[in-house]
Amino acid sequence: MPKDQRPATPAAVSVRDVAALARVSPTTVSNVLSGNRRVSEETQDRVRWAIDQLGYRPNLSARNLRLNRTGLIAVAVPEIDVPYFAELIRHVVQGAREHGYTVLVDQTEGRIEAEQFVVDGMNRGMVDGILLSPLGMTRAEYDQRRDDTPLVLLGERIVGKGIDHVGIDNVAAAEDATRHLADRGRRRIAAIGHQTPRGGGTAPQRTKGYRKALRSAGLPYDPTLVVPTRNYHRLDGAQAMADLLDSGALPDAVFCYTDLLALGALHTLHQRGLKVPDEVAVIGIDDIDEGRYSLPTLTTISPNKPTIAQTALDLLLTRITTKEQDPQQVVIPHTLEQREST
Amino acid sequence: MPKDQRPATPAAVSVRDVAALARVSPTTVSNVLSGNRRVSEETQDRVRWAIDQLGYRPNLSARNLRLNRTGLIAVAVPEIDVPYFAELIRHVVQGAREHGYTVLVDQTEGRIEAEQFVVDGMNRGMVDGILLSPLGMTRAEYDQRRDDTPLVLLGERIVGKGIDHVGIDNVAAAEDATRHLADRGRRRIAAIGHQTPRGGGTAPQRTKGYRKALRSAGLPYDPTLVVPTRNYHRLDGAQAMADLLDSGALPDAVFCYTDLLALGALHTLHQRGLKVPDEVAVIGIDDIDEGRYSLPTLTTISPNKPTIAQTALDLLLTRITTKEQDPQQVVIPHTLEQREST
DNA sequence: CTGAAAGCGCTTACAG
DNA sequence: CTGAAAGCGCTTACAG
Repeated sequence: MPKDQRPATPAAVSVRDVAALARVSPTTVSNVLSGNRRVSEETQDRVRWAIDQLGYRPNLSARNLRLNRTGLIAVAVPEIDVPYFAELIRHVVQGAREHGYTVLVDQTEGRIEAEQFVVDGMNRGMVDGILLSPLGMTRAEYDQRRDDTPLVLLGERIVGKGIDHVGIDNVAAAEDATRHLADRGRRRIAAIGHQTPRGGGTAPQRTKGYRKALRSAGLPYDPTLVVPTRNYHRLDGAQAMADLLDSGALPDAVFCYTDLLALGALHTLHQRGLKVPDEVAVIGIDDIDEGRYSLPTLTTISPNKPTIAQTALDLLLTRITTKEQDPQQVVIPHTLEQREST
Repeated sequence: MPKDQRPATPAAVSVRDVAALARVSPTTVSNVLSGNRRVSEETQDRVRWAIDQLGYRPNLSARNLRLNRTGLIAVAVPEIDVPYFAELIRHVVQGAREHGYTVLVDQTEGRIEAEQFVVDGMNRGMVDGILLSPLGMTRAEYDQRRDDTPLVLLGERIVGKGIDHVGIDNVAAAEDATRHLADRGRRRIAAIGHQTPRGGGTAPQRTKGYRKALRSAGLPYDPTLVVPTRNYHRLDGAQAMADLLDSGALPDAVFCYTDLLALGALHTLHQRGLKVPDEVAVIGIDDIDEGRYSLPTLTTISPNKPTIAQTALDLLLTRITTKEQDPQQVVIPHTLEQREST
């Protein structure tokens, strides 16, 4: 039989075992690994050899207990499979790795208890920091936080200061989108995606920007052109568009609060035989990859997800290292990506 | 000043503090929390009261060190923002929560070292189990695994037995897709997405199923109709379709190895003014939500992601509880979802 | 029904 | 340049 014998037990190898084999103290093994203090070349070699021999790998739980950290950060979003969040998480995971952190994902699905749990630090000591894209949390609930795990909010700005936050200017984004439609001569511009969730949320801000742009363009505000949606899936956009058309309020343009809603709206417009953009122009927000391949391709407000992810991560890591500091609200510039739908 | 005074230090409250306040031993506090042994009602009340007073929450690192577990499972996929994976992860996260586990995500991006790292248990003691959707790992590399963290493979079957695996029958799936096209009278059926990665992978299996179906249908195998792609993004599908048309090999149907490729192909077909499905029929695999809203909607092979996620999770949790057991290869049935593109 | 003590595997003052 | 010892916060035999 070739190959060396298989280890009797996969056994947990500890610093002690390595130390014994290398004929040094656990202290030294630890120092070789951490580089925290000088160790002679010769000793280092022996230690490394022993580590190799035994296939030693440090036990993270023990290290974490001792160091009072975990190397983990949590990112909590309403739904992982909503492309905007999936793309954002991708950037977060990449960035975290560069800083030696691993990412744990949580899905709140709009459940307040789930957001509460996240805000209260998940389980104590489970993560070093938290990135949360909130949906329903109110300011009061943040203030009741019984946990001091660093927390940075994404996307949605909670009313008032005092909480770290990274996102785009939602009022301006909606205004830019709506103005884009008005500039192209559209007069009856509908808005799909209004909501008034308990926490405040981005939807009212987008509605605000929409109305602001109408005003600037000298267009009347027609409430029948504003369609609220329960969620922000393709289905919601498709239904909202259908409802709008059924109501007889024929728009010549639609500003959708997210790309997913816009993609759903495109689907309905096609079914109803309406030409986009000739008869109805459509614009969304998020700049998800899907909009580059839809028929027609989708004009959108691009939030620069890589920058949002990186900025949020940097802010969070700063908080982890240096607690206590003035909370920051960072606004990331957005751009308009024109494509075929307008 | 109303409200009670803020705690001088957010201080780490430990079992010891709770025990002291409740006038019991740490042992008892621990037992109240775990329910591992009977504690008198009265004592329980005192302990719970103390916990509440102090806002105590157990330190996970310490518990993990003691219990030799973490309550974490890792799920590693090539790309988080590929809809198929995002949807799968969603189900995994949901299922894991039901079992009291939290999910840590990793993105391998097809890097062998990243897959190696995952297979070697990430960092020791960091996770209790691993779900990996591999890309390039070879069988030999699995055999060299220096770690015994339970591991279940998703999607891609590694050559040979000996490793837990959950996925669909890729040969049959490709065969069904191709037959569906042949059954509708298509004679020149192209295939987009062939690859021959080092680990083996699903692509060759899908090509095999494609050829098998051609044979059954009495159609000739034309290598010029098989277009390999570097990745499985929309862009790759769009380019492959363009290359195919440019080559002059006009197909009347296209079997794409994933929905994303198919969506890219649809984009190109539209640009070139070819009618789908009249002139060219298109089918994919994955059943991502996007295909229900594309123009036209996309016929696809649906892998039943909820079942895949749940089965993989169940298998993994079984391994975590009961190590040592015969490795299982579970094949999840797929279905064909017919939509407008065929 | 309850407690005192040991120990999980690390790292870091303290000491030389 | 190196080591002996303490301790992070838990849980679980062992004992009563």
